[in-house]
Amino acid sequence: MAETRSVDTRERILDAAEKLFTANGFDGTSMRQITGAAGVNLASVNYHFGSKEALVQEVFRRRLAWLNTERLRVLTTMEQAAGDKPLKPSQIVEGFFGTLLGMAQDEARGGVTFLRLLGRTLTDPADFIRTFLADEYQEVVERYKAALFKALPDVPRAEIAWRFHFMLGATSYAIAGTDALRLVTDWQVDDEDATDRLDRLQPRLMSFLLGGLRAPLPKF
Amino acid sequence: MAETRSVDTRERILDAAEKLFTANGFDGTSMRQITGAAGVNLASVNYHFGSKEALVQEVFRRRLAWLNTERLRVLTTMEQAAGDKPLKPSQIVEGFFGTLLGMAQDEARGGVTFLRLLGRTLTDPADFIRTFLADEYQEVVERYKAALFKALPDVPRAEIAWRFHFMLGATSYAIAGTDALRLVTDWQVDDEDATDRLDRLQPRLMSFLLGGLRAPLPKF
DNA sequence: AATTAATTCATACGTTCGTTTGAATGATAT
DNA sequence: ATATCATTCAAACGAACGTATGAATTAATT
Repeated sequence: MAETRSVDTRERILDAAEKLFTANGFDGTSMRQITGAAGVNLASVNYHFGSKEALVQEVFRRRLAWLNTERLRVLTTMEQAAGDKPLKPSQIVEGFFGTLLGMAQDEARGGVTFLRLLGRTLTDPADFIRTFLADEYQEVVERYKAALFKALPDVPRAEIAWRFHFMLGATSYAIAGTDALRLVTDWQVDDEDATDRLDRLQPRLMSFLLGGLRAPLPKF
Repeated sequence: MAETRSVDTRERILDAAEKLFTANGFDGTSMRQITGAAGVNLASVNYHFGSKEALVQEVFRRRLAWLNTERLRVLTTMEQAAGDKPLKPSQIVEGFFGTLLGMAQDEARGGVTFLRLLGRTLTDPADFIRTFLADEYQEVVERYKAALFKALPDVPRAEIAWRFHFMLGATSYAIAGTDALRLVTDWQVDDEDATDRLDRLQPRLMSFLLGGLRAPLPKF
């Protein structure tokens, strides 16, 4: 086997595809752009991945495998430390969304590029992407939701589920739109540089999420 | 002028395009699908709108014109009623996001279909869409942001801007993903039917948004 | 009724898309 | 060194795309 060659090609393709998908979307990125940017032959994608659709899935699988494992590890560790006691909501939120935001600083795990891609893709219209992502997320979301149910026994479960949903939205959007819809934040934060902005995003978002999670229940 | 014919054709195209864009995205929707669903000739789109890109913009302009006017009207009315006093944050949030969510019930203004399209499109990668949307939103966002600054004079402006951003995200996502990433809510809310769910979304979301907006400030 | 203008129509153009093919090249193993 | 296998490569495929064209049709104007 000619291992070094093919592994290189695979990863070069995945890296190039990740960047281009983030910048131009799936439909907006052609195989020729990807292979061109990766410096490999056009036919390589179909040889290594089978199809463009399969490439898209592999771009996500590569990153989500780690993210999901890490999220489960963090939750399990916290639950073991807590024994029978329920976790604090802030712990759970921090475990789920903090792990995600941590990837932004980790260039080897995709960094901001992948986060932006993920945030945007959660609302992608293409069926095969949504079902794929739902499958990948399912176990982790269930575990964290269960933890929240236990942590907030007096709050109706439907309410918690919805607020989880809202938290996901605020987070995805905060990441995906960091320089997308800058209009909201543009003139107020230009005293901070780009890296500073990202460092400060996490505590800011966490405060917001926790405030929303613990808000008074709506009166119907 | 053959007015009735062309007006019909224009609106049939816009309606069909709105639905198809929502279901399949912009790149995922072809001119032939649009004209086919609208029951008009393929060349009609280029005749009436000039290009596919221009059609996309018109799909939004048609709805956003009303939404923006209404948002400004609501804000102005509230400010006049308040005189010199600052508005309550809940009023401002209700004015901005309540107006939006109200469109869901208004089929003549696009209903849920347009809301879903709008929510998803705020993070669309295509440049011409983002700049177009930013232009359309600019004035309204500025006015509401200013109202929030006045309502929360002790909160740093950067913080308010960010939380506005987060609120936009939670809302967009709540709308766009209502049946997209159902995995979060699926098993907890199936006791409610579809219309019921949408009626209840608004108070639920408002509680969440206000909780987030008024959350304790993060400690850096 | 005749003329003009606006709209609709069938059809075709050139481009780009994802994918396939079969030969060339490289590395591994006997 | 030779045979075997995996990988790369240049080239081409048919399909689908957005757009343009010029004739046919319909409505409005005189």
